[in-house]
Order: sequence, then C-alpha cells, then structure tokens
Amino acid sequence: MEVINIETFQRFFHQLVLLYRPFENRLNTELSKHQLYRAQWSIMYYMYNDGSVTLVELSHYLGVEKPTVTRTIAKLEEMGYLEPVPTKDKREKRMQLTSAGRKVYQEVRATIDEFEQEILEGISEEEQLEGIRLMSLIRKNLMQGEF
Amino acid sequence: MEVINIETFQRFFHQLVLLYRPFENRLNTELSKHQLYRAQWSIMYYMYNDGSVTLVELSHYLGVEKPTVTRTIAKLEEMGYLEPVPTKDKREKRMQLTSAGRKVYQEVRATIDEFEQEILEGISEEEQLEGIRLMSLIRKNLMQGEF
DNA sequence: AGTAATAGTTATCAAGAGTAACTAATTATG
DNA sequence: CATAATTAGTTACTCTTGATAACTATTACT
Repeated sequence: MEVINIETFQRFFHQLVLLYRPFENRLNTELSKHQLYRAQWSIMYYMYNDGSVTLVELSHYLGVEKPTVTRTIAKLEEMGYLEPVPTKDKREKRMQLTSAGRKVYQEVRATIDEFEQEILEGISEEEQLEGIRLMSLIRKNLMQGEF
Repeated sequence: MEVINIETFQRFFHQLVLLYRPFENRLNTELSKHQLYRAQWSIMYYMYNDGSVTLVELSHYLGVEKPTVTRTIAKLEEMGYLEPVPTKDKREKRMQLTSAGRKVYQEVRATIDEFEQEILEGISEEEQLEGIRLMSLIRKNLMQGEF
C-alpha cells in the first residue's frame, strides 16, 4: 500500500473545480434548447425519479437554502411543469411533475443522454460506477453535520 | 465485460452536480477565513504552480470568458497578491504572484489541505488517482472543439 | 394553553459568469 | 510597406443561482 501523497489531495479537488465549469456550461447549452436552467433541471430530475416532494426535502437533497428552492419551484410551476399535491400538514408545499412536466423531462433527457454519452467516451461502465461511488462517498463526508 | 447501462450515465453527472454544491460551500467557508473566494483561489493556485500567466491563458485553463478573468485579476491585484510582469507584446497582461501573494497562498493551502484530507477520509490514494484520471478525461472530452 | 419547532415566503444582497461592443497592439497579406 | 485581419484585454450591462435576515402560518411538545 502506498503512502498518501499530499499532492494527490490538491490535485483531486482542483480537478473537480476544473471539470465542473465546462460541464455546467455544456449542460446549460443543452438545457437552453428547452428553455431550462441547471437548477430547474435538477429539481425535475429528482421529482421524476422520486415522485412528489416537499421544498424542505429538495433543500436537503440539493444542499441549498429554502428561499432558493422556493424561487425555482415557483418558476417551474409558472411554466406549467409542476403542480401542488394536497397534504394533511398545511405548512407543507408538496409538489409533483404535471404531465407537461413529465413530457418535457423525457425530451430533455434524450438530449442530455446523448451529450453525456459523448463526453463519457472511452470510460468503461465499471470506471463510471467507481466514480459515482467516490463522489457519493465524498458528498457524505462533506454533508457530515449539515442538516 | 458488462453492457453500458443508460442509468449509469444519468447517475454519474447527477452525482457530480450533487457533489459540487456542498464542496464549493465548504471551500468558500475555508477561503473566507482569508477573505478569498473560489474564483480568486483557482487563479492563485494556477499561478503558484505555473508561474506567470496571461489573462488568455487563464481564460482557457479555467474555461471562463475574458471579462470574468479581467475582473478577478483586478481584484487580486488590488489586494496586493498579484503584480504585472513586463512583456514584449504590449497587448498582453502577464501576471505573477507577489511575495505577499505567495505567503497567503501557503497559509490558505494549509487550511485547504486539512479540509480536503478530512473529506477524502476512507478513500485510498489509488482511488483518488483513478478519480483524477477520470475527471481529466471527461474534461478533455468536454473541451473538445472549444477554444 | 402556551411555547417550540417546522415549512415556507419575501426582500435584499453578492458572487460569478456571459454577451456585445469597444480599443490597442501585433500579424498576415496583397 | 500599407492596410486588413487577428489577438489581448477592457467596459458596460445582464442573468442565474445562491445566501441571510426577518417574517407568517401551522403543527408538535410539555
């Protein structure tokens, strides 16, 4: 087993920073074809996979504050992609995708899948899975104590 | 060898988005102890390792537009961390860290190293190196054709 | 019943990035 | 060599996405 080299630590996170900007740029380019932004897409993604969610759930999941979620949700509702789901607790605002929202999700997903496959070229599924594992581990370490 | 599963593509990039936000939050918290921001730090990092650079070099390296670099550089110069290096080409603005800049860099690096080691807990150097390799590969795919 | 905590909103601010349009300097071309 | 094209950087302006503080309404706790 090798000794942990301090240079590795540096390079890992610097690389993350360097990767994220071009990635987000490209993602936004794809999303703009559907008049959507990254923050909106993240919420639609979560809802498509997990059904109805409250704003607090979203806030925890995305790691952003409640006012940020309120604004993005309001915009998506205005666009007709989200609708409220009645709940017992009257404080809660539970939302789900409308049928229009699900339709747009599927269209966007087709575009995004294409672009993602393109930039993951030359990377095996095994490597990708290892990457996912790494990222979720780091995320867990980061969120330790938050929320 | 396994067949590439479409679900893996989705999850990889969604995981990247989910990792980046808490990471940047935490990084900014560390940097705020030194009155610095992420964008400024990225530039200092690049300069410390690569010596003097022009704004265009920075723009390519960081994947942002020139006006963004201009602004950040101006702020760092005002703070006394950067100084211009004379060049033959009078259009160019070549910059390097001042001694104050190098001093601050080293101080910040101590803080950042600590935090990075903390959140990379439980991840072997081998895995980290694999992660770095993956990220730079994807970055290369992403930047294909840009610039 | 009265206090705590929770969910969400409103208002305001800031970082950081982009685009368009520009100047000054250098290279290329005809 | 003179002029056109390219390159480096700047200025002015806009936008997205996030944060904080202070608030209301509802629910849970003691």
